[in-house]
Amino acid sequence: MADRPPLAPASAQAPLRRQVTMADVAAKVGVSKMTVSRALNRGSRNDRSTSEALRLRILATCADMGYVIDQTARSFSSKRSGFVAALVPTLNNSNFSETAQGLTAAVEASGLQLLLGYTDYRIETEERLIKAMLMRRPEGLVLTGGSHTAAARNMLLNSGIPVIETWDLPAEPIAHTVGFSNADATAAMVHHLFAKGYRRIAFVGGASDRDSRGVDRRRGYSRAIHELGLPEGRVFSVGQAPIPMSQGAEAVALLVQQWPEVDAVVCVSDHSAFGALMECQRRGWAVPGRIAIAGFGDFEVAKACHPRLTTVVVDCEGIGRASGELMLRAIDAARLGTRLPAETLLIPFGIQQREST
Amino acid sequence: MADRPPLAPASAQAPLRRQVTMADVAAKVGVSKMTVSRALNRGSRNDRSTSEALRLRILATCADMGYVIDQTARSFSSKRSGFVAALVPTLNNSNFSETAQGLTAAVEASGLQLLLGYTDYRIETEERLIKAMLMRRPEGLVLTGGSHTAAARNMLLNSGIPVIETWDLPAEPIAHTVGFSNADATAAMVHHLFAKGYRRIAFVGGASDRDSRGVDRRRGYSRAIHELGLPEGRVFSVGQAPIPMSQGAEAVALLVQQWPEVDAVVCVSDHSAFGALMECQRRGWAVPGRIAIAGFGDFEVAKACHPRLTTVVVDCEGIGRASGELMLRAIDAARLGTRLPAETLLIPFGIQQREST
DNA sequence: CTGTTAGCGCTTTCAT
DNA sequence: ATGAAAGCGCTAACAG
Repeated sequence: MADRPPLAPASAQAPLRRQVTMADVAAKVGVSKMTVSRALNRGSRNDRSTSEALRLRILATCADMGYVIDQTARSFSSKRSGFVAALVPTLNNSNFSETAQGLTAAVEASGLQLLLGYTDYRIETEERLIKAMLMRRPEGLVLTGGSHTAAARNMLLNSGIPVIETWDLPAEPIAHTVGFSNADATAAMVHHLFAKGYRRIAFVGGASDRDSRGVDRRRGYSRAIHELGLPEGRVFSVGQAPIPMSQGAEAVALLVQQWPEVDAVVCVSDHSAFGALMECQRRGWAVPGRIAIAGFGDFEVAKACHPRLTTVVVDCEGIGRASGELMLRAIDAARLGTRLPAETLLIPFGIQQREST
Repeated sequence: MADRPPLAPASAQAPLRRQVTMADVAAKVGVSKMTVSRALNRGSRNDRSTSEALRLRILATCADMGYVIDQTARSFSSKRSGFVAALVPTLNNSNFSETAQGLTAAVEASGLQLLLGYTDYRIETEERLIKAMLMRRPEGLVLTGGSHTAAARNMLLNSGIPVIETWDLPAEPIAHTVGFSNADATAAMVHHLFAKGYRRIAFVGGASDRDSRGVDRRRGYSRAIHELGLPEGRVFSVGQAPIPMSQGAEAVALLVQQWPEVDAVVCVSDHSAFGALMECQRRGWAVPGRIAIAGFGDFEVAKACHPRLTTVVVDCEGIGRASGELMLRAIDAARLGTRLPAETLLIPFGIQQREST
C-alpha cells in the first residue's frame, strides 16, 4: 500500500480546464440545474419528468458540451452508490467468471453496476477488500465462500447492507446464501464410481485449508468412502489452491506409487484431474483401464480432452443470476427501510459421466 | 438496463440507523472533524499530522464506533476518486487475468484501487463501460486493444485522464501504449516452423474481426508465408472470439480434409490449438508426425498436455505491471497539472518450442 | 499541532 | 412541469 513514492498531494493540483458541470449545461439551455438533473434521471426516480422536447434539447446540449454526469457527486447527494460489490477467489477460473457474468447480467438489469474484486483465495485479502469496498458504500456485497476473518464477519454484520455468500453452504451464514454442498457433490461422485464398479478410490486435493470448497470436497469424499465401507485413508494432498494442472500430474504419479492398487481417483477440480490424465498418458497408463479419473467443475478442458473427463457439473452462471436477483430484492427492501429475511437458495449439481471413468 | 421493475426510489428510504460520520467520532474524542480527517489520512497527504497519541486514540474510537470513512464523500471533496479503471475482453482468460493482476499490484502500491470491467470482446460493450467508468471519475483508464467505437474514442480523448491501450500496438493510439505486435509474434512462429522444416503451414483463427489481436495474428501469418515464398491461402476461419477448444478440434478436422497436404498448423490461441491436438489424438493422427500444432499465449494447458504445445510466450503480468507503473507516472503528472508525453512500451515475446512441433 | 470556514456537484424537499 | 434553497460528509485553504 505504500512502498513507492507517494503520489502528488491533491493540493498540488494545477487548475486544469475546469470540468463541465450540470450548472454549465443548465445555463446554456436556459433552465435550472434541477431540470437538467430530472432530464438525465428520467425513469429511475419517482419524480415528474420534463417535457420530451426540452429533455431532448438538454441531452443534445450535454453531448455538445461533452458533459458526463458526476456519479461521485450523485452518489454522495443521493446516498446511493449505484453499485454492488462482488469478491471472487480468482479471476482466472471460468467457474467464478461465469458466476460474475450471471451477477453482472442480473444487477445491470436494474441499472446497478457490478464491482469485482479478487481475494487470491486468502481471507486476509478478502478482509482488506471488504473494507475497501465498504468505504465506497456499495448497496450490496456478494462473497464467494463462507469462511472469513473475525474482523471481516464483524464489518459485514455491521455494514447495514445485504450480504450474500455463494458457492458454499456456510454453517453460520452472515445473511443470505446461494450455493450447494460441495461435500454432497463429491460424495455423489464417489457413489457414482462405486456404482460403476470401482472399489479402491483415492482423492487428490490441496494440502492447506485456504480453499474451503476444496476442504468440503475432501470431507464429502471421506464421508462417502465411510458410508460405502470402503478402505479409507487414500487422500493425497498437494500444494494449496488453486491446484495447478501440473500438481495433478505429480499427484497421480506419486499416488500410484504409494497405493498401486488404486483403481479410481477423484480430483478436487478438473484442472488437477486433467493434469493427472495427461500424466497417465505420458506413462502409458490406460484411462480408465488402469485407473479412472474424475474431476469437478466441468471446465472447458474436461469436455475437450481425450478421453473426456467425468466431472461434477454446477450451474455457475445460475449461482450468479440467482444471487443477483436475490440481491435486487434485498436492496429494494433496504431502500424501503425493511430487511429481507435471510434466504438460502440451493443450486442443483449433477454428475456428468464421460469416458475417463 | 431497465427490463425489470425499477428499484425503490431514494425518497422511499426509511430513516434507518443513521450512519456514523466523522463528526460523531470527532465529538466523542473531543476534537474537530479536521483532526480526525488528518489522523485517518496520515501519510497520503501533505498535511501536518496529529500527535501519535491522539492519532491512536482517534483510530481506537473509530473502531469502537464501527466508523468507516465515506470514500464517496472523500472523493467528492478531494476531487480524487482513488481508483483506476481497467477493461479486459473477458475475465475467463489467464492472459488477461495476469495482466489485471500485474496492474492491481502496481496501482495498489500507491494506494489506488483497480476497478475491472469486461467487454465480452465487443467494442459496443466497451463504449458503454467506458461511459459508466468515466461517470465515476477514475484517475486513469487502461484498455485492452486499440480498436474502439468513434464515440468511445471521443470520450477518451476528452476525458482529461491518462489512457493506456495494452496488448496491441494501435496505429493511432489514444495516448500511451503498452504491448507488442501480435502480427510480428505470429510471423516469428511461422518462421520458426519453417526453420524446423515445415513447408505446408496453415492458420486457424476466428471468422469475425471482433478480436483485433486475432486479426493481427492472421495478418502476421500471411505476411510470413509471403516472405518465405510458401503457398498462400491456407487460412481456416471458425466462429468468433473467444474461439473455444471445441472449434479448434472441428477446424483441424475440416482443414486436413480440405488440404490433406498440410504439415503444420498455427492456431490463434492455445485453446484452439489444444482442441486441435486432442482431435488429432482421437483420430489417431500423430502430432507432430502427421501434423504439427502451434498455439499462442502459453496458457496452463499448453504445458500440461501431452505432447506439450509449442506456443508464443508473452509476459502478460509484465504488461499489467508496466501499464500500472506508467499509469502512476501519468497520474502524478496530471495531479501536478502537466501531461505525461505519450509513451509506447514494448513488451518482448518469445517462441517456446515444445513437443507438438 | 489544531481549529474554522467554505464549498465540492448533485439531489432532496418544498414551493409555485 | 419547473425552480429555489438547503445540505449530504468530507477536505482545502487559511488562521492561529
